[in-house]
Amino acid sequence: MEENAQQLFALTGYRSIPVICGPTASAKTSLAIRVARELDGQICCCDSMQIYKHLSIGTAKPTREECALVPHHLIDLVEPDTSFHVASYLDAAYTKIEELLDSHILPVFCGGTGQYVSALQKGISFDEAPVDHELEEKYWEKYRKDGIDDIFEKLRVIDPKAAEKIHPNNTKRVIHTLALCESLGKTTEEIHKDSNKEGPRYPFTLFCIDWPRDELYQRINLRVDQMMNDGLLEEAKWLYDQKYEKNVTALQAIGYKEFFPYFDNRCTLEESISLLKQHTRNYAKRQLTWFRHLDGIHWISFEHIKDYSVKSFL
RNA sequence: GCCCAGAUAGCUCAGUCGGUAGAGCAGGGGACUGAAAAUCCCCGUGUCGUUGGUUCGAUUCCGACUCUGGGCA
Repeated sequence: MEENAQQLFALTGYRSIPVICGPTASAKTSLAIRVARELDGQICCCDSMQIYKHLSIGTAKPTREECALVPHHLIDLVEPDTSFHVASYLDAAYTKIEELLDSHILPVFCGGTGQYVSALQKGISFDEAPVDHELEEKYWEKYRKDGIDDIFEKLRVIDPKAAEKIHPNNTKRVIHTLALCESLGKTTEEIHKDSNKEGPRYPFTLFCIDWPRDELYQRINLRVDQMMNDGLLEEAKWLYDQKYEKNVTALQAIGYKEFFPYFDNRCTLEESISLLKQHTRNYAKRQLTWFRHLDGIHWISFEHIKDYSVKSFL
């Protein structure tokens, strides 16, 4: 970290890398563009869905015009049916940071995926060994057949502390944690200890845009209408027509899955749209829970998006 | 005008064989180390439409009224 921090300062003149967070529809992109231009930086997206190619309108990717103002990176990395996760994101992010620094350019991170931001900030290093997916699948099969009790009991034996923290109803996490512990041969505590050994790779300074809740919700509703005008339905239809396997992560993206029942003639378009608005509002609330608990985050009131000085904190 | 069915939490509704009520959704809070835009946890007092009657006691039974559906004229 120390070495990287010095290198960052030597190459860009800044002591830390800004990360602009905020719930969906909080005007992150326009703030990031302003900041990047002021700092001669380029934008690195920190978003679990914008990394997929073809999903553009629904994931609110920067437009062509916005990309012309400032280059954006870490978007359109993979096809929608490619598996991608935090570990892959960190690899891509570190590679991009080095590349930009080599050109004396400050990376300006911008995005709404709390897990990715947190992993960057903490500098979690994931084990090289991949998770044993067959093992995980084996547990899913068992779960479908016999329920969660035996699986949870097994987790309790192997990793009692993890079992205490994870609610048995959280099937996904119970199974994943068990499979992870078994395939790495460690407990969660040991995994965490090892993954935190190195500490943050670079110093990051976090910012989060803050709106009154009802105003944010109004913005979300309006933005969904705007996305419909921009052709979201066609984009969703394209994804639907790919007939990807059900467990493909991109199919979980808000702005797409809500239209699948409509394409199946199981609901009206209006129902899909209001469901989409609803899900987006629910999501924004969950995002805020993440950001509220990130270490040392600076809050930017919606009234100061245009004049807030990110630079003075770097 | 007549008949029928409703009227209970912001919404959709359940329920109380008479002892002042509960689900889903919404909303709020929280967790989060390889699917994270995912997944999961916690939070429910509301003149039970109004008004009379019966009753120790009515949101629950009976009557009237108001409103909303549907039907008949």
